[in-house]
Amino acid sequence: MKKVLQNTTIDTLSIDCLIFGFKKNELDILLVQHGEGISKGKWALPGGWITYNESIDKSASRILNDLTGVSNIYLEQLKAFGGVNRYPTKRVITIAYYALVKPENYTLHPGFTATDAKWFRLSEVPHLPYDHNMILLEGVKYLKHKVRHEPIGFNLLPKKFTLLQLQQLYEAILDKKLDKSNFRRKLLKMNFLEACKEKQTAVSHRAAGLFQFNKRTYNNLTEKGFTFEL
Amino acid sequence: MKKVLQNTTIDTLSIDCLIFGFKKNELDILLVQHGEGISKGKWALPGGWITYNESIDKSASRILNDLTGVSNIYLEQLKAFGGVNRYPTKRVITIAYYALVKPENYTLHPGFTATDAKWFRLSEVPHLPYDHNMILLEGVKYLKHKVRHEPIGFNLLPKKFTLLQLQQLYEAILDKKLDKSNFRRKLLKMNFLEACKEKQTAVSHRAAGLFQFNKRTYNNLTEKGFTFEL
DNA sequence: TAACTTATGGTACATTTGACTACAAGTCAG
DNA sequence: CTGACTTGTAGTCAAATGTACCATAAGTTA
Repeated sequence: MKKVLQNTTIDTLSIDCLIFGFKKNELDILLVQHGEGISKGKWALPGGWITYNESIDKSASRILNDLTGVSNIYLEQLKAFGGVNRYPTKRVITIAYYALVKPENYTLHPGFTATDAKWFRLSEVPHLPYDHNMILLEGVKYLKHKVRHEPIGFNLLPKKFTLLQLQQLYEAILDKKLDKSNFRRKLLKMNFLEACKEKQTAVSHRAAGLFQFNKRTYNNLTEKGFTFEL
Repeated sequence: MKKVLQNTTIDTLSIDCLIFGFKKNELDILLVQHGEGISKGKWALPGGWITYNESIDKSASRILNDLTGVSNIYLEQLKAFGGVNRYPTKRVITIAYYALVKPENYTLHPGFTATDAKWFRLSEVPHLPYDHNMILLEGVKYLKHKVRHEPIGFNLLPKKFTLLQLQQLYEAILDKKLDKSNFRRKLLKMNFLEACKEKQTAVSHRAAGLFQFNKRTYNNLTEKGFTFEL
């Protein structure tokens, strides 16, 4: 792991990452244990300082990777938290980022100032330092809203997936049964799924066609006022 | 925190405000003319520096009030913009806030570093400095998204309003014509509008029935998985 | 080969949408 | 008073979409 220590940090501005994992119909959150600083030993959201020569988006990716080893995920900005006393020793404004991933796809490598990194069930999250519990609550609230309006769950599946896998994912998130045939028709008509030429292998029944999510097509659609509803 | 820092600005962190106004069935945006600094003479979003002793929400209100005289409005945070080169002379991250108001309710008093403050039609917004045009676009996009998923905008109308008034509001925000009859049917079926027994007065044509928004009904519906679409 | 599993395509009906029409209710000019 | 004019309100109808099924395809396993 490469660290960019030569870059100066902006010491009033930090990033905190909300990495949600979806596993066994439960939402998990990725926390790290601080190895130094004022909250040494405590579990907290992976976070760190923005540097002068990085966009805030890039800072978020770097910080997450340095602390947990998780890389190559699509982080989106949630919002900034800027209460005067949210940080104990000085004034710090933090920008929260979030992502929803499949925990199995990542092996955690705690690093930099983190001595450990672990998935916590939302119901078992301990008391977190600063305003991290509040940030987490905001993130959960936003996620539940968002999952109903955008195809946010595609990164929980392998790059190439069958329509049934996709359907089961939505059934789990929305907590209701969907009709296979109608689900298929509806999703395909939206035009942001493209059929790979391949088929499923190693299954003991007829192999299903594999599809992948085309983000470019999806973005085109959203610009034209398309809305995603299931 | 040191006393000397109390009113000092955090010079890497600014606020920019997107104040949308709904007037004559058009969406306007509030801009100020810079009286000093590197973009003197140019029109831009009302913006300024965060200080050490204020929450970012409070900073936003103060800045808006200082520059335009507009106070007591509910500002919501949009998001932070943190590209490395968004500001020409140094690294500045800005947090954008927005609000949707009735311009008639406010008299503009340009002040502080602003020599003028004026409402611009969205279609007549000039080229703005920094990344302000992009911020504005993001704001409009968010507003359009939001208005389709939540019944916002009711605060722009009198407590009791006609369906045509409501329709014109939506036409302005979505920037498209809607069919009167269909709009009526659709909104009424959603069951969160309740008819007052009263009718419009002082109009030189047939008086329309007055309605009001019932937030309690609306909340009940959302809990049962209801979605708001136009 | 028969039995079984999942994939995929279709059908029939109900509901919703969108464009348009008709008529109601009130104002205003003459 | 009358007829032109404005906006409100209700309805029609065809097209699009959603929903609950059914039928057949394609492969596996015993």
